[in-house]
Amino acid sequence: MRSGAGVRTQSEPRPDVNRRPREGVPSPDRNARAHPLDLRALNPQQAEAVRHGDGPILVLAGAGSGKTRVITTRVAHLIDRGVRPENILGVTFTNKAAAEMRGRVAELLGDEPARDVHLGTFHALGAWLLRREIGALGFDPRFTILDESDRRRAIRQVLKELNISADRNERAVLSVISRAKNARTTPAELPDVRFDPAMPRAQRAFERYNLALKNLNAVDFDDLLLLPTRIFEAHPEVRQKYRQRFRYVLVDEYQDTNAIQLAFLGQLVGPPHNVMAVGDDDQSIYAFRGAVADNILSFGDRFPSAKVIALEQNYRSVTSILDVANAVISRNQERHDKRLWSELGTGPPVEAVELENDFDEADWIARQIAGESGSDNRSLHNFAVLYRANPQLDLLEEALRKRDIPYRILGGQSVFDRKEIKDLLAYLRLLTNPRDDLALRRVINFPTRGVGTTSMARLVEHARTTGRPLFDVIRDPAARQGIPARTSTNLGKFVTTIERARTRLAQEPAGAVGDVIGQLLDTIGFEAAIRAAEKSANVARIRWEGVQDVVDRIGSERGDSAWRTLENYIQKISLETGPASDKESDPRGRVTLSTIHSSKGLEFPVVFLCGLVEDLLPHIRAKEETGGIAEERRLCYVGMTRAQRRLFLTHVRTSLFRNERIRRKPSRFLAEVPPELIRRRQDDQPSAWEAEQDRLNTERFAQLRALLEPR
DNA sequence: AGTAGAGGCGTTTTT
DNA sequence: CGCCTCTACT
Repeated sequence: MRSGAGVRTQSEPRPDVNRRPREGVPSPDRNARAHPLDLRALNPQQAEAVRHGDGPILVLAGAGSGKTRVITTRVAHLIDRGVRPENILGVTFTNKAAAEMRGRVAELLGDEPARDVHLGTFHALGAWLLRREIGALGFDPRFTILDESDRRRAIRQVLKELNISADRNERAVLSVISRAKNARTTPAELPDVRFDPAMPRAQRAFERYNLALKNLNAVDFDDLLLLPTRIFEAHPEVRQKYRQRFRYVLVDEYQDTNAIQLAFLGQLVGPPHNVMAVGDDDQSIYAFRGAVADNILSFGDRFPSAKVIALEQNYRSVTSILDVANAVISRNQERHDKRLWSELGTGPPVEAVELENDFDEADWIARQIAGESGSDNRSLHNFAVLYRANPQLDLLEEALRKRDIPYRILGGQSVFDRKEIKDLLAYLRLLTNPRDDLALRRVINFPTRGVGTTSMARLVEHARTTGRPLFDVIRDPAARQGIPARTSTNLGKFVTTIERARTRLAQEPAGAVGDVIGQLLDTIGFEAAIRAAEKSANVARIRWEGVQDVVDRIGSERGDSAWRTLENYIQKISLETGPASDKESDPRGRVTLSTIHSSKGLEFPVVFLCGLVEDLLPHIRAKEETGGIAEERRLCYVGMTRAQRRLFLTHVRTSLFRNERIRRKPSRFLAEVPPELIRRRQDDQPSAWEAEQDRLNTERFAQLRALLEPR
């Protein structure tokens, strides 16, 4: 036993699980097929989970306890035992996790079986199902998946038609709709309107919104889960088809499932309930999205015959880190009591560092990284800086840039949020879904075709009264009556161009998809339009290159025809929030910057968890919600348990919030750690630059104050 | 029709 | 501060 073992307090004796197999364990027969699976590399609990036969099984897997390994090895094991890869469904929480899982199954069994296992997020699975079955609900399988900005545009239109002012209501209504869909509530069933004066309007808006989406032949993110469930409920024969297809279902991050996902899963998994759920109630950090950590605790109620296995040995972190993380999470009341332990040794103590302000904090972190990584960048992938909320990112980026430290950012905004890329995607959506009015409205005047607000209003009105898609309307010369002749001609050309591209897509082989799109962009003058909109030729060039990058990437997408290739690509990227390009997401030689949420499932030798102050972690908004603090505590726990060897917790005395300098108190989570587990220190010597920044900010603030309070 | 500037708003986390 | 929308002007 290692020295670290003494620190942990535990109730039961730990099996010595990680040692070499005993003498006498038979080695695989050399004459038999080379056995790809070495279950001896697993600890007994892991191996038991992997070997589990038919029927439900729940794996309570603490942070770093090898849960991905259990899932991937089990997939391999099932295939090894003769289950066909396409009969296995693995559901993950992020696309990244799905990709990683596929890679690891491939390592175990080779590329071919790994490719045929159905792996993806709940949303991706829903989208896949809907492409095949949405006809049952009267949609066209070429439907579009709306992003957030499309949803907003759609709801704005709806509110306008209902004569409800859009400002202020827009967000609220969208959130009501989303929550309702996630709770499987129909508009008619919305909670009693008497208790909320906004409800009747929300109810009507909800109805109209759904109708609008159907007319657009579009679904939103929530529909990707809701609609398949509806189809399954209404059509048992369809459900049966998929139950037979997915004989074995494995669900990762089960603690993050919400009501609709659970219902979806319940439909998908029939007797004998070959479902494995893996998760950790302590890592449930998506309650704001409706996740119910209790789902993991009630797995046994749902499937009474379920076997339950707990994985508590951590293979990731040194004991000093686990002790701190355990100290924090153990304050939560409603949880499965468990305690992670590891054999990786005590490790250096966790450090809590207090800085004067957030500028200093960012710079201190940058300085530490610069100091520890030495002169070359090779080891930078060992470092991660985690934060609670995205605005914290700005200062961190600035500090790293100043020291020429390369970094990558996880989650957050992606290239797909750039205007010119969105324009491109709108064209692509219009190609595959002629009824996508939102896409059409986005590109109808980019490049400019002389369509202004009046023409647009006329066309939209015509579309609304005749119930036809906007594209149909502008294609029809009669419907273009009253539109200026020049504009009408332009629209005619536009229609011809789009239709020609559609025809080519339908005829050409997959490899030609890039050509078709390239030619379309050529014909409409996309590049020239970017140049015209951009003052700097240099910036215009960069934007155009970004567009070309996307076109190139479509070219390398798989598909059996140009049309299908394009469809596949659009679907893929509308399900991805992920980072920009492969280039930017490559961790090699870069520090990782990430929200705590996005860092889940990852590990780094050195982690800086920053902004550990009250009102940020725990976040002020979370304090108002019931269970908010417990969730923030889990978030803190998730952040801490990303660290393998070293963990730094930083907090500040003041920080700039909306241009106002406010006092900060250390997070309560810091106080929850027994002092002997943490080395606390201050670093009160800001560099000249920091002092200058601080002075400037104080000055700016003083000026602002002076303006606001003339006295 | 298209643009510039004022004003108003908001900032938790994400598939 | 920075993003977005609406309004008034060219």
